[in-house]
Amino acid sequence: MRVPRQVVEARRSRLTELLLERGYLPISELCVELEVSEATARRDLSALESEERITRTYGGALGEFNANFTSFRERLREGTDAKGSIARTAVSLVKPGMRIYLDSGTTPYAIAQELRRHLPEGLTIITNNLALLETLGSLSGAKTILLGGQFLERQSALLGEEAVKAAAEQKIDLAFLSAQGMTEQGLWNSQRDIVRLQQTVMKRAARSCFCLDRSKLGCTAPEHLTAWPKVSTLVSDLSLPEFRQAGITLKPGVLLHSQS
Amino acid sequence: MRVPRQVVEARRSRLTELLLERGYLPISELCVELEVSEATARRDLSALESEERITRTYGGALGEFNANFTSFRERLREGTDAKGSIARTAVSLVKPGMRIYLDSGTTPYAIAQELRRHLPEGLTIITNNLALLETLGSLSGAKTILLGGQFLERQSALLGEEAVKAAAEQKIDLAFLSAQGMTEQGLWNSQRDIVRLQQTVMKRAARSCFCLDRSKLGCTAPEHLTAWPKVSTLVSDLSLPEFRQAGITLKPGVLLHSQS
DNA sequence: CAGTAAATGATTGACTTCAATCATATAGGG
DNA sequence: CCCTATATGATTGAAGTCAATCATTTACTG
Repeated sequence: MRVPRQVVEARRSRLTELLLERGYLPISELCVELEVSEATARRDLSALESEERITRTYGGALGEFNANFTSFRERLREGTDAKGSIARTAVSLVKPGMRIYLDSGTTPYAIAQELRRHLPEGLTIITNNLALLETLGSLSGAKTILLGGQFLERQSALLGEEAVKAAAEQKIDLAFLSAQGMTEQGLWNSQRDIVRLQQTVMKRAARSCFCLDRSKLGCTAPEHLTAWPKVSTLVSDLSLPEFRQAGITLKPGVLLHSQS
Repeated sequence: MRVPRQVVEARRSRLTELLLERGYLPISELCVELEVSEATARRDLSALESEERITRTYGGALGEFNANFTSFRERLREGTDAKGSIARTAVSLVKPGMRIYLDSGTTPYAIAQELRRHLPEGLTIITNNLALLETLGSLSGAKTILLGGQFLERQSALLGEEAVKAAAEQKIDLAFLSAQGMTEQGLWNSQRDIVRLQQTVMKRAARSCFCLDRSKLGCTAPEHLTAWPKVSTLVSDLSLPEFRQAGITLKPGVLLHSQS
């Protein structure tokens, strides 16, 4: 029996809401909840899936918030090897009891995953990134602090004046930072807000460790983050000669070369 | 062919990691990823499920982060009706362009869901709660600010000194707050950190609106939040006579009674 | 080093899910 | 007010999933 269009739309909205609330629901429960037959539930799911408002699975469906968070995670899968070895090298710098900062980005995320495996005791982890918080927040034995600020969904991170202020009040032993590109002139990043936050973190941190894989060499970006003399530690899968070839001279002891 | 115990454990850890990364994976993909037969994949899933490290579904499995977030959401389902009507009444106070604060808790969460439906333009939403951020962060036309602080997984919220400081710097037009209990003496809450943050928000907010359903009447909690004279607005499904009967006298105009 | 317990892959039959098809009722357009 | 396009539920056969069982290999224990 045909039903008004608005009823259909309302039901489908309710369905997306339900999935947003519950994360996952099997079809059988959807039928009960929406009081429709299995056939209609399936039809709704197909429709919502083609609108990309939900994700179907065999036997049920997922709310789209999953996709939001996974979309960020998907990016990690590119160049996993280099990032993994960079992460392992980076984590070796972390000692028990430290207060460390983790930047937003895929390399810091790899570091976080590495930390999950080898967690020094009594760590305080400071970040502005929500995906990191999610991976690290549940760890027992570590305290996790999130900088406040305006939420930017695309980066899944917090930025802006509040974030800078919050960072300025933190004591940091070791900061892991990333960047979009590196050239002769130094390091570059895409957004002004990000750079401002990073510069604040660098000031507050006893040691700043930049983590950059080879894909960043020669890349530039709109905002200048820092010049090479100010970089005290750099972890990369690139070797010293490779840097020199690109016109970048690093002071001895700055580069930690990670074997991949 | 029997395999060392540590190999099994490693594979299962990898499986949980995978699910954490991808959110959901069907069994067929798990087999490929882990390079085991379907039977073994199923056995791993059973094991991990009984350890409550993942959630199985028909045809696949979900990473536990889903459960973390949903567990919070599950709580909303208790007393939905009262909370929904409270939320509707509360949202009617919100005008375009306002800077509003949303507390941590199930009632503010209901308000957030209501806001998703009827969103005044140009809103700035400030909160310390991650579940709220997740529901509201993706809204276009609203700016979302998260207070920083130490992450407490159980509440999925940020608290502590940093949060209080961050709150102290915010300009807030209207704050929606919740509490664990209300008695003759005023409002009560469970944790010192929460109360300190709420008190700071109250000081910064031009108007503080407490949202409490009837289940809170007569309940007490370890920490005293505020006395009645300081409560300027109260939204509840309880009526004025019901408050009077409990020994609570409200100044006229304070109570907004929400019909359920 | 021998015996046992544990892990694996293959197979099987019961059960579930899925897309397609069909009949029916009714909303919406002319 | 009539007609048509659309939404719905029921049915069905194909495909997929699941738990249990079994044989085999091999890690662990004494």
